[in-house]
Amino acid sequence: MENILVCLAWPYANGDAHVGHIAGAYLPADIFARYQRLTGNRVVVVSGSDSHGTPIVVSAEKQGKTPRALFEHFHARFLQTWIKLGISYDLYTHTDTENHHAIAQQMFTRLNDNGQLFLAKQKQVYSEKQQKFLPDRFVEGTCPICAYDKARGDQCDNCGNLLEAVQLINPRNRNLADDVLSIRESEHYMWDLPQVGPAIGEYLADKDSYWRPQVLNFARNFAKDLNPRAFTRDLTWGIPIPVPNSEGKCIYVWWEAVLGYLTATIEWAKLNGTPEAWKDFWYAPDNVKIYNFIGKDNILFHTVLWQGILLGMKHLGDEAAPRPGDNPTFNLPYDVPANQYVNLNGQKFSKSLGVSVEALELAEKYGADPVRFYLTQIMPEQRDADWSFEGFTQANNSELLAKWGNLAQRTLSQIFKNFDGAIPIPGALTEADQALLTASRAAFAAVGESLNAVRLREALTLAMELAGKANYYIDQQAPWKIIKVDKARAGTQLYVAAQVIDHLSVLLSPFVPDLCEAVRRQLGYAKPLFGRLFTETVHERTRDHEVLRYDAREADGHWVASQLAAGQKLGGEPRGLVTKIEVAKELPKT
RNA sequence: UGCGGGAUAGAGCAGUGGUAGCUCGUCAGGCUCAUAACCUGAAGGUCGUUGGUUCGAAUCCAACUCCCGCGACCA
Repeated sequence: MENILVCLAWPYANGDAHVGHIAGAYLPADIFARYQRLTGNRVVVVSGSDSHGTPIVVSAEKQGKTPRALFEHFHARFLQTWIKLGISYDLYTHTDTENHHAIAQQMFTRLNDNGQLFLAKQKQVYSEKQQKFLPDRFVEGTCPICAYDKARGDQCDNCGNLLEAVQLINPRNRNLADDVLSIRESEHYMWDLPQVGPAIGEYLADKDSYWRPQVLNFARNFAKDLNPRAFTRDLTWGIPIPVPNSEGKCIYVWWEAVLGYLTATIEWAKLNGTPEAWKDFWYAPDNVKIYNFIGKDNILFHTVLWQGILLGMKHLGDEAAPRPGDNPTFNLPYDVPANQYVNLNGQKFSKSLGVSVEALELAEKYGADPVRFYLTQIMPEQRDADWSFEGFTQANNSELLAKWGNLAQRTLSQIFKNFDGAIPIPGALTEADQALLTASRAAFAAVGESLNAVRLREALTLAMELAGKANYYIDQQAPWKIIKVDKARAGTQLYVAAQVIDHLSVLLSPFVPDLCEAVRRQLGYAKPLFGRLFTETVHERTRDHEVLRYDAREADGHWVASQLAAGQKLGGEPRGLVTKIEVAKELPKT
């Protein structure tokens, strides 16, 4: 048994999740996690909402809300989305918990104590009207290189040169026309990233055999030339640094957001009543694999910088330190299977341009499985993919329904009508029977291998191939004909088909869990393959927060070719499980 | 401009030296248990362009074209 920690990107609680997010990170992680659970590994899936940072403050101001009210709104929407789509988190929390704040402050202290941080004065553009330092992006002015008058504080779109906001001539506030800007000095903690550079290089050195090349190349390239990076920010909405007389200085949002993987595992352990259990993932020397599922925009942070933080901290102190026998330092991610993007009509998803397909809305309208199925088919594992409602309809009607749904329906309804609603008792098996059963058993190894290597599209294709073989078998055997002359033989044929359906209900379950659970109920199974998601309010000293958790007590799924019991009663009259989509058209814009 | 990824039948993809494959769609046929679902067959590609290496290249090398992303305080 292995301990598998599945870490998902922390969505920024500033808007709803769209299908690009789902296909990019959440769905692949869930498919992978469900598979690992079925194999009997101990799996923990953690993530949460990223709740700090300037964009949330700006949005909140616009809507006349507090930042907390704003992110809590989107956090609640995320929880609904995950439940609706069946993204099975063991813990989905957020970054504004006391637990996260305390550990983030520990991170600061650890890095500082380990000599990773140093103080430096930085010149920054200050807004006199808003009484705060402006993010570089919010500053606009004349480019000192090409004289373009709408250069941004980080880059000039005209000449492409990278800039610093303080270099701009006649700087102005993009969001406040009559603002008065000045240049002020601010003292910040810098992270001396080059210190951990060699260790990061070593970490990346042995990943060739299983990391995706685009991820590895990108990371190595970046790791070659590391510079110190600011560790603190002047923020009003963030985690204050634990240093006296440093009001307004917060930990730069990115650093504490990635730390969420660790803090959420710790919170998970606490909620489970096993407060040390997180160390089995982060410190244990053997049988551990940490996976980070992200989109390609996050590669840098999850392949280089997050590792740098873990290396720089070494471990947490006091009761959070490694146990005897543990590694003296944090375990680093085993794999970072980053996906490319899903686009819509070739365009990047963009809320402001109205280019978006909201995941929650879609799942509410069509159910989770059609969405999961199609998104797996187009999953951008190698390159950008394109979402289309036409493709979605086709995938649902021509493959999910026609191949898998119909296979179960045609087989089980024949059994129900002609064999008293119970799995027939098979007679001697023919060569054709054996051949199909052999292929069916072999699929567990083949599909499992692809899933284990996070080649999910390939895994789905392999599983669906078996459904095709089963349909072919039924066509060739024609039990509806045979039954008129030899009922026992027809019973054997239907038994073989039902046996393959039983196998498929496991093979396909990581991808389309609801449908597979329903097929298994029709086959007469009482226990579900997977556990159940539920929300819970966690009480801390000063504030509560809503989390999503996973209850695995009822789960009885196993990644093995089980033997279907002859005589097992079906769960009632079979009825179609996949709904045909007549007209899938664009959802109304919200 | 720099770095990374990509360009293979109408669509989506697989294929890292040896006669171009898969799924969907299209067309034709078969079957009728099944949600007009299932099965079979066919049509459809000079593998982005140009040049090179090789007996032989989608596959290796070079140059070029186009698309996507990243380029640090933006999460």
